[in-house]
Amino acid sequence: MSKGLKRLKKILHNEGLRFTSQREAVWNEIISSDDHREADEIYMAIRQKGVSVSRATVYRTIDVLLKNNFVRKLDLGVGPSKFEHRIDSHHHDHIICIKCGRIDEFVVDQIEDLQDKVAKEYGFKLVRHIHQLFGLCENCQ
Amino acid sequence: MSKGLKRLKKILHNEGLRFTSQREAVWNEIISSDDHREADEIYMAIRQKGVSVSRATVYRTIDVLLKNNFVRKLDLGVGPSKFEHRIDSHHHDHIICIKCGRIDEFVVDQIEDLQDKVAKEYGFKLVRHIHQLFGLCENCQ
DNA sequence: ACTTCTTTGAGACTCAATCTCAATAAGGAA
DNA sequence: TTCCTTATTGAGATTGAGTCTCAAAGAAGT
Repeated sequence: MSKGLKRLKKILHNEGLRFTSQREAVWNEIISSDDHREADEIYMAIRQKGVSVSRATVYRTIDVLLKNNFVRKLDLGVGPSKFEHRIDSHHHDHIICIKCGRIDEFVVDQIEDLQDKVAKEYGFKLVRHIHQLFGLCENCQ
Repeated sequence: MSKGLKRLKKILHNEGLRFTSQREAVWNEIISSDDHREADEIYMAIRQKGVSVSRATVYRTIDVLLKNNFVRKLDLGVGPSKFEHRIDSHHHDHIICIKCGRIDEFVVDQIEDLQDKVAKEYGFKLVRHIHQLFGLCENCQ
């Protein structure tokens, strides 16, 4: 059994959930690509491979993975949310081309530090953040 | 006629749009408060005052104001979008309490600069950005 | 194999937001 | 003021992402 699969079983076990072929399929599909994909794209990709899963199950499984920090949700404010796995991936934010949809990732430690400072200033205990830069990529200007 | 109303007429004229009592009512309602409110709250507030407007018109008018930068849209990723006017208001981002919904505003020039730097690095022409910090405010910890 | 309790799937449902289109009204022309 | 053209409005239908329902299927402990 692959290392990834063991991880999935561990998550499910920790949550008192059952290991099913559908959850396995969703998991496999999500970790098979580094793209930022919509739930429906993931759903279609699984079906393409001949595995039978319902949309509801795809959403439900993504929720489980989200809760356990194995998936990150990307809400671009327009259209459906996108998802990316977080296996072997450090924290990053996104810079998005509003014309072609290209999504790049960036990290600036200094910004992270400044965020913490802001939170402290306002008396907030920081849980998460969204930082998205929208613009035109070099090919779309 | 108030200064604000002149501004609205000017926007509408520039866009080749007509000045209507409904648009005036939406405008007045939006500039009457510094809160972050949903379209439906604005709609209800207008009706409360005895003015007859439809939801569709509220949304449509907000779109016009958005396009002309007199309103800012705030998408919190859950629930309906919120709106705030931008009269006499400089740029700011938001720090949101995930328990009570409190929304505070912050500005850090240094973060703005770093964003520009990131955009440049990736070859993007920056158009706008979303920067939202989510956490627990002092009252909710 | 039995039993219990979770999961699944098809389709109904939710809800914010947008669209439709006939009726209304703005605003320029004269 | 009245006319005329064209934009706007509103009620309700529609869209679309995401969630919910509940009977049938299936996981996993005994």
